[in-house]
Amino acid sequence: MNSVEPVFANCNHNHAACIQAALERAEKHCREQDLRLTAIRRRILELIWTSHRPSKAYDLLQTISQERGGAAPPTVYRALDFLLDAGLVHRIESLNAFIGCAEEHAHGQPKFLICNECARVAEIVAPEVDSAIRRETSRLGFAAIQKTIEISGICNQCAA
Amino acid sequence: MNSVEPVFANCNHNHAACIQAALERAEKHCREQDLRLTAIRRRILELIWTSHRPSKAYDLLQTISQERGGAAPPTVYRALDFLLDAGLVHRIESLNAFIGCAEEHAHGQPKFLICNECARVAEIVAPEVDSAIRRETSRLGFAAIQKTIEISGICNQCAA
DNA sequence: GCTCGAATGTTATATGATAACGTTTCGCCT
DNA sequence: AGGCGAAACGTTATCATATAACATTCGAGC
Repeated sequence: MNSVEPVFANCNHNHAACIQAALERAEKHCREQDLRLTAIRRRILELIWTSHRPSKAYDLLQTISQERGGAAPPTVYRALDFLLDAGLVHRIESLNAFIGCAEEHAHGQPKFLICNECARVAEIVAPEVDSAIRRETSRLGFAAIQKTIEISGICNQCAA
Repeated sequence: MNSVEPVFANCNHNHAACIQAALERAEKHCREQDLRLTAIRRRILELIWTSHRPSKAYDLLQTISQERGGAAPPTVYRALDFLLDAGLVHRIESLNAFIGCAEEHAHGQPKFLICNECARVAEIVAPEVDSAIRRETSRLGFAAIQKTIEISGICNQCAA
């Protein structure tokens, strides 16, 4: 028995369902928030979700560009901006790349584990980390707005 | 009386001494570690320390380039790589910029507060945050190697 | 069907970083 | 001192990431 919580998706999980669920969450979110999940935006989100590895903007561009006869960078960046604003994807600063938001919203700001071996990224929830940071910033009189927390290393599956 | 620890340098601190101290720390460190703090490297470090705001590579390049008749990007990036490896500067991922290392070495991995108002960056030490992260990663079976922790917001001085 | 704003297309360019290869410098060894 | 080898630096070119600016199209609501 393995007691480790599976934050990194298991190799043989049903990834089609994973994508499907992400897209449905997105549809629902946009409907509720009155946001327009257009074809391009939906497609970019879907492409991002095709793996648990972060996607690079220009890789997305290449795919999109093939699909619709020559798209240019702004097409992709605008879709990414929308998805970021909507909280449907996150940007991994240390990789200049984008990953689908895996958590329900309003869970504090995202924290990521990045495996150097398999290149997968896991979004984690860690209230204790949040509260430790909150204590520290308030002690220093700093009003935090945005947190970038990215931890790279080796995931449990790659270590095994 | 102000009870807040001054992680953001006070407006009227003696910044010349600040730079001086940083350069002396660097000299000492390089002497001890048998690293070569060449003229370019030392100058880049000095430029980075001319403020507590992060420096962009191409801004450094412009200055260096004026000083020595046309330097090219690799000149600056090589110096930055050296300084990063030596632990004398840190890279702020969320800004694509570089800041002098303000702490003695071997203090765990750096964490930064970034003020959106005055653009200054403060390097902080927060053992509780480190240990909260350690608990969480070990719970998840993740072997952390590198941490990127950057918190942006409003510093105490700008809030006042 | 018209209109206004949002979304997208298009062209150009800014910004950030590295590859590849030649030349110089510097510590070290004899 | 002279020479060797590695490290540092110079130079040119190019790749990678991101945005500005303006034209065109689309789509919901009147």
